[in-house]
Amino acid sequence: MPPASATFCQAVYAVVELIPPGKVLSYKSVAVLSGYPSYARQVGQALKRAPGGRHLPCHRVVTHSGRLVPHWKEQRELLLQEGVRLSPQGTVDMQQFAWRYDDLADD
DNA sequence: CAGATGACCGCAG
DNA sequence: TCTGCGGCCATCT
Repeated sequence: MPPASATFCQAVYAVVELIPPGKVLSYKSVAVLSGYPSYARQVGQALKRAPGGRHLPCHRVVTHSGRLVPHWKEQRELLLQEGVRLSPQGTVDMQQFAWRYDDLADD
């Protein structure tokens, strides 16, 4: 298991795994919630390097603009299965689908 | 050690 | 909306 600081990876994976269905998070948010505010880039790297045999809904992680991850095809389908409504252009409505603790009260 | 790369972010033009 | 530029930080060459 290569670098990427196992500690950091675990923090990221933990956050990503607890994202509720129908919700998404930006790399930045995941980085912050993981305890590494400026590690947005490393989050991307960590997810890319993430083991496939692991239960990791990385498709719920999008860019800050709500744009789906580049170089990735099935993410759109996966999100649709979760119940996330995408804009005609294939972008996520962050104002509604961005996960925040406020949603926990309603959920 | 130095330079390039990337599933990023934010601000201009 | 897209492009360019700087900043960010681990990984690769």
